[in-house]
Amino acid sequence: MIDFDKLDKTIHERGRLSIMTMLASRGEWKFQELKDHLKMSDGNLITHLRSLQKVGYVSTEKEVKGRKVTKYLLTRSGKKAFKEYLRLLEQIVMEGNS
Amino acid sequence: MIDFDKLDKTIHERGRLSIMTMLASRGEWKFQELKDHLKMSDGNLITHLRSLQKVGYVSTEKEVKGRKVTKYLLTRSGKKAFKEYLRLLEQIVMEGNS
DNA sequence: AGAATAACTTTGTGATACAAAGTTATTGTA
DNA sequence: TACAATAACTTTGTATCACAAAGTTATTCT
Repeated sequence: MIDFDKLDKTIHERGRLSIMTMLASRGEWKFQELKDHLKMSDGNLITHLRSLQKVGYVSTEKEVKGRKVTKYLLTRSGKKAFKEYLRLLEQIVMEGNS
Repeated sequence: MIDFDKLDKTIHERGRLSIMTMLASRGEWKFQELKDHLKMSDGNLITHLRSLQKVGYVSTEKEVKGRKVTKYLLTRSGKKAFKEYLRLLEQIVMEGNS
């Protein structure tokens, strides 16, 4: 049986899952890009980003030249955690399709 | 891009996801079996089962002969919803592995 | 009759998702 | 140089929800 306790709770929440999926599929995303794609309020978005930063899955890069812009990206540990999370999803899909 | 709004919230919660996965992989489960496998308190378990019943994903069968026993199973609509949910999981896995 | 068990219900608490409005710093524009 | 606008926040409030723990009811075994 699948060990659902291992299903990372921080990643599993819908909003954060969508963020993690975006960050995993492409290196960097600006705050505004994330906001546009995910249609979240900026308060909500940044709260989720903060949660992900707090557990060390996400880091930021400030763009110095030009407009004030913050870019978000996965850390090494974020990539690892997400990979592990996906492994569990695959198990669920397999189990569910059996 | 994946439409995360379509990710069924009732199913997505960890506890209920584990229930749905069990019910999908085998026809019927007794309350006690679910409880043993999932290691939930019975109060918690039944609350989740109630949520799933409320949206029409799960139904029950009472066993008349022998000890008082309730069995839980997916409804047609529950199977359909779960299938759709799995389709989204697959998309996420694919997107995440790209 | 009394203990045990299944399947609940009820209650309380703590966490959290989310929206909305306010804040700060920086940058284009009149 | 003032001021409007924008990015990226912070703060606050609310409503939902997961979960545990304890209590309830009905049935069955001894």
